Amino acid sequence: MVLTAKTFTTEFFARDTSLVARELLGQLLVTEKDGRCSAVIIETEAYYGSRDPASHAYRGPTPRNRLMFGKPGVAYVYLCYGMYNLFNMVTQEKGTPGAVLIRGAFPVEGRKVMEKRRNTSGGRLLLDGPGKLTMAMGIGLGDNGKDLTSGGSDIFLEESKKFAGLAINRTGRVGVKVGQDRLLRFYINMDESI
DNA sequence: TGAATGATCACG
DNA sequence: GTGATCATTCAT
Repeated sequence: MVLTAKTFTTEFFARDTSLVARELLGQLLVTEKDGRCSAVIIETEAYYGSRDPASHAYRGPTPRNRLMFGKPGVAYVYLCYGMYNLFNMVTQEKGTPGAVLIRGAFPVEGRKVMEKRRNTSGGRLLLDGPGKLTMAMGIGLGDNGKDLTSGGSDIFLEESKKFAGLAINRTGRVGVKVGQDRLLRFYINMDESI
């Protein structure tokens, strides 16, 4: 039993989505499914609600997006393009929709398992996309709704200061046609830490 | 640049 | 019920 770092409480997620998206950069995402796999989060995107046309929550709650309106710190996983599972963490206070899409990470532990799941030996390209990341770490629709803060989940975060202090870059979000006026994609360049 | 691939949601 | 639309990835 691994304890979730006390940093990543419900209160951590119950804040502004962009702030959470930035603070997740450099932290360790862990899954314990077929052994322990972990990776440093290097790319995130923030999604809001009724003011954000690119968000699933833009038009109000639906069966799929209802978790975005619920308890912060919960996993929101959905099927994209009929093929790929995309992994989000719910943000903002309950009742206010928000989520952070985890778009990219750098592999740390469980590389062999992740390469097998992806059927590749991709090196640093193993987790460099939201669909690749879920595939490598074994995250699927069955994880939708899991509380990442409770400590009893097989998906959780661990605090890492290894890449603290890196500059946070921001751009428009990838793969969306609307809402490009807002720079809600955040990423760090780990090469700068060497 | 386009194919693969299937759930979702706005229609009415 | 129907059809356009995808928070993607990979091969051409």
